[in-house]
Amino acid sequence: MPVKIATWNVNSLKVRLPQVLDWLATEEPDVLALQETKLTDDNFPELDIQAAGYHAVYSGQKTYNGVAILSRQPADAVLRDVPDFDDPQRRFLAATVAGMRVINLYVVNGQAVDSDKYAYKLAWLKAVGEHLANLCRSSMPLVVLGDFNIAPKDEDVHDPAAWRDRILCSKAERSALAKFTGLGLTDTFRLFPQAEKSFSWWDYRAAAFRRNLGLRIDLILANPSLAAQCTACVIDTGPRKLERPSDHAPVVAEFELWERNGP
DNA sequence: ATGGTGGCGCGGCCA
Repeated sequence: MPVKIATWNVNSLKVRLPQVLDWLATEEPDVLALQETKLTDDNFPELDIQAAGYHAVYSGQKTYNGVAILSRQPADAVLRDVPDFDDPQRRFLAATVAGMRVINLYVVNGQAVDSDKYAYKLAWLKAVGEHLANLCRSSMPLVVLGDFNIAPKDEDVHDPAAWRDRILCSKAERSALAKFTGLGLTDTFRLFPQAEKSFSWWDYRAAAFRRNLGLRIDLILANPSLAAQCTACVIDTGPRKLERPSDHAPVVAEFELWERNGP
């Protein structure tokens, strides 16, 4: 039976809640990882999410950041902090859903390569990578998804020359992401033929979406046991076309899960 | 054009 796992940076769940509820009703994902909810936990719209038929776990803060995992099946073993990394910013949320470990990341943006925020980004990625290295010792199905704020390769950038060595594209950021994939975590989008200039984020400014001046920075990574069962990964640009959209589009991966004994 | 737009929250930060 197919399983749909999705990620969406909503840039304020308060503003985007109607779009999220519509999207859940239409797409019926089994898991939806949200980033930039920008809500404290006491303001999380739990009742609306429950009414839509989803469980929710979340780790929020005011104004910035905030992550959540919505799921058809209940989530347990919830982890809200990057292990061994002191971080007041709510960017990490892990939970187990129906036997699958789900790691939802809102990776630090980094602002500029010479900034303190960039150093924080690299330190954050290193700490997350160490946690993933531990998880990858297990054969349990593992999906690592979210807003990575890194375009993996030049093919994920509308104008690679203009973006070279800038944040989201710098060598150190791509190297940090390569450490994730080096653990055996596969970028599921690239398991399949895709249109050229496929992006998941477009700046609000300069009519970037209309001109398709974007980057692919929202990713769904899967460990070997799960990647072997991946049947599709697509970017849904539909919500980006709506009135008052997020600057990110949802990304959806499908898996044809077979029984533990094999296909 | 070193800008542009959007969210939060009401001045300025962040993306």
